[in-house]
Amino acid sequence: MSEPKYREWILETIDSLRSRKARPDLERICRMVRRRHGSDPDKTRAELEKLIQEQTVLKVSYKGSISYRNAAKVQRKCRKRTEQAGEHGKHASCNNNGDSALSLTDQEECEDKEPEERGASPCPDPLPQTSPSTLENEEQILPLPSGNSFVSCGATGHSAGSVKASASRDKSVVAEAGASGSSAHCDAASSANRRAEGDVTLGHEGSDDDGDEKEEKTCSSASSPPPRNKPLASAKPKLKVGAKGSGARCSDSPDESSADLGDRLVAAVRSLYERHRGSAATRGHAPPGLKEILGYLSTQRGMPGEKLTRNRVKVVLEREIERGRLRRTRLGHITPAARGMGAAKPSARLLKSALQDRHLAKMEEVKEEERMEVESDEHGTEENTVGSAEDVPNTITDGGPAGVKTCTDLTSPDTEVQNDNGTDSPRTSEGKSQSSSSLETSNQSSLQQEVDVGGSEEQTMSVEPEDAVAEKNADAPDQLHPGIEVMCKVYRRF
DNA sequence: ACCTGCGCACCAT
DNA sequence: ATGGTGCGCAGGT
Repeated sequence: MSEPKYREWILETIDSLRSRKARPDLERICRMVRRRHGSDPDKTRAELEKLIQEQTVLKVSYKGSISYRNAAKVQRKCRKRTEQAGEHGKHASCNNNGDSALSLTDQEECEDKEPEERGASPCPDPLPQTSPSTLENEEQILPLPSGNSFVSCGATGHSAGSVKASASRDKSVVAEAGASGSSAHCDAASSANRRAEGDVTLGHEGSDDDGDEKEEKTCSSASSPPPRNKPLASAKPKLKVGAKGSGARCSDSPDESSADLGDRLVAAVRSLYERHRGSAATRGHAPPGLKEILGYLSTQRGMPGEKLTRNRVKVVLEREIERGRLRRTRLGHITPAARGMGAAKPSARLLKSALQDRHLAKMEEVKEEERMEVESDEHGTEENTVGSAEDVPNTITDGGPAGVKTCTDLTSPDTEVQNDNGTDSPRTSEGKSQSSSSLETSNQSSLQQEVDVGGSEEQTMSVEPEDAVAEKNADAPDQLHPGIEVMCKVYRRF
């Protein structure tokens, strides 16, 4: 349900703030959206919550304050894990968009959402599906060892899992709210928001009103870019904005970027491949590797704001390999896929991930290893890293660990779960309690998730009724966990 | 007053 | 070493 338009605006805003090295917090997001598009802060907030539920945006607690992340970006970090994770669910990942993926909540989305939107979902990678069920737990937090960075994707899974994953890396735990769920914790999330917003506008500020439509005007301006994947920091959203038309685009945009990148990637590979082929004959040159492709793409450039990171390219590359548009040689070089090949040679990772393909995967693994060696430069970073498939499973599913909601662990100081409870904590400046304010969104009982990004961030999802807010911290012991206190402290520090 | 850019420190990998 | 994050400050509008 989030409106595509808002999704774009919000993602753009988050990217823009990040590029400015400013914390993408609720206040800034609302302010920037209002400034750029005339959107009512309340509406923005509501849409942001929806995006959080959809896992298009990840709400994370970082260094004691709440930040919002473009899930698509978050992936990168985790990438490694993700990939690992991917094994499980993976394929999905390929889609950057995650088209398929639904987020946990999807249900909601499903209703409206258009596929695209989903796709939007940031994460290319799918989460391990494993857990969709997990979701059930709703709030469990998992420590995910592996990261699923890709979290958001949710596609597969529910995101929750995924999210966490990313978070997990950090130790922190993530809580997810299942679609279903909501439970208590939920509150937390919402409350968190409030806090965050606190000052922000909340209320009336925006007078513009929502009218989304109204905004639309702006929208046009805004519209933009295909949000998701591309955006990145460097790019300035603004630029993008202008370009596209509003409405229409909105909807589709999300994936476009990735799709577009995929096309460019394929074209780049072909171009490089031809080039190399020529030289190879004479010099024995090897086919292009990721590095070269990346370099080529950077020279070509696609979207204005788009940031071409190795990870991103890699993700798209994997996707294309999976699709059969490209193939990887045993030495790790990328070449245009032979007609027949098709998906046959998916990268090892993909293979792994894909259950179906698994058998193939095995074969490929060997190759992969070779490749890795070759590509040492890349360092396994993202690369799949083999292994871990095992890990993945755990991640999500289990839930177990403790802490779910609570985040019990706050391993790192910074990490915190935002519970509502936390709410109370002296949050950063922002945090103010907000009155109910407009966001009824709550109704939605939004789920929020927070992720840990870097080690310190946590992602959690929770659903909360707005009311919860009131409760703020104090209340529920349940809700609070030990961690909360810690959080509070942390916040204070800040 | 507000926005933007960015140096820098911090942290995780 | 690399890369993400965001504080805090300077400069522009």
